[in-house]
Amino acid sequence: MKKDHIIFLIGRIQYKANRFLSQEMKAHGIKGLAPSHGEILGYLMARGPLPMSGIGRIIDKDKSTITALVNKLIRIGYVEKKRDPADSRISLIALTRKGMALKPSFLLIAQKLRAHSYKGVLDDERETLVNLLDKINANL
Amino acid sequence: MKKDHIIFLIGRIQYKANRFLSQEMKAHGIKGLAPSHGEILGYLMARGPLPMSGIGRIIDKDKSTITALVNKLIRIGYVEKKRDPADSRISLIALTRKGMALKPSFLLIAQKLRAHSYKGVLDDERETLVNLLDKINANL
DNA sequence: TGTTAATAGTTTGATATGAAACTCTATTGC
DNA sequence: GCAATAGAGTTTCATATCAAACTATTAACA
Repeated sequence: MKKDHIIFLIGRIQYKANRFLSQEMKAHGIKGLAPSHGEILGYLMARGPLPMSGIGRIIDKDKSTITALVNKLIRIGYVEKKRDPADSRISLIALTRKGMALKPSFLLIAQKLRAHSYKGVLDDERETLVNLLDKINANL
Repeated sequence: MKKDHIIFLIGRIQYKANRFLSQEMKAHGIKGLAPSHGEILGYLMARGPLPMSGIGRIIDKDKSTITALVNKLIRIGYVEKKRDPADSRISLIALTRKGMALKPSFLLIAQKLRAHSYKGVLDDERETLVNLLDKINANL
């Protein structure tokens, strides 16, 4: 029976991780943001400007959701939208100066989440875990 | 870097599992239900009547969310609410006949999800996976 | 080259979700 | 016994999310 509970466990972990991230962002003075917003900002920090479709592909949410999320980030001032000169259907989303300023906090928060969740988990166990999750992710 | 992506992977897997469950429920003629509703029904099938607070504890959602979810299940007719005679603060939620009739479909769907997601994963790997996820879940 | 199909985003409407304030009941401490 | 506190649910409000229909632009192809 026990090994049937992976999906259940995964749901719980995600829920708790989200709660953790929300709390930490708030503690760093980043308020009013959901984890999805953080995820978008994180990817922009790592990869530079991205089109809406690219963001959607990465965070795996409906494109209308991306529109809403990015609009909020624009409203707050963390992000700006530019027309792609080569293809005017495309909007490129880029961090503003205010958005870039969040990077140090984000790195700290990500590190803290990792430290918490992996407490007592060995390096090769993490490796195993990622490989198994990768396989399941590919199966679905 | 790769082993830092567990939370990311978990999010994707949960998203896909939810999509899978929604599709399967629809295919079985169970329409208009979100995975959370299915989760509640599944627990009622397994454990019998539960108080709202118990449901909340199991599926780890806010009590106001539980109220909304259960109300919908009542409206559709899968579930009914009874006062606990011993403690009138408590509402006991129980499956109706119509709700119980869903059980065979639910078992099939759960089995299909497991078969899909675990394709190519050995039994002892599943064991390992659950143990590691358990640890992370406890850490958070 | 002009029509059709594909792609990028947005809008609209519905729903799940959470937070905070509130009601009602039970329990606890004096 | 009675006041204060805790517990179970609900209501209200705000927001993330998805699906479907829509607009606008580019690509395909005949």
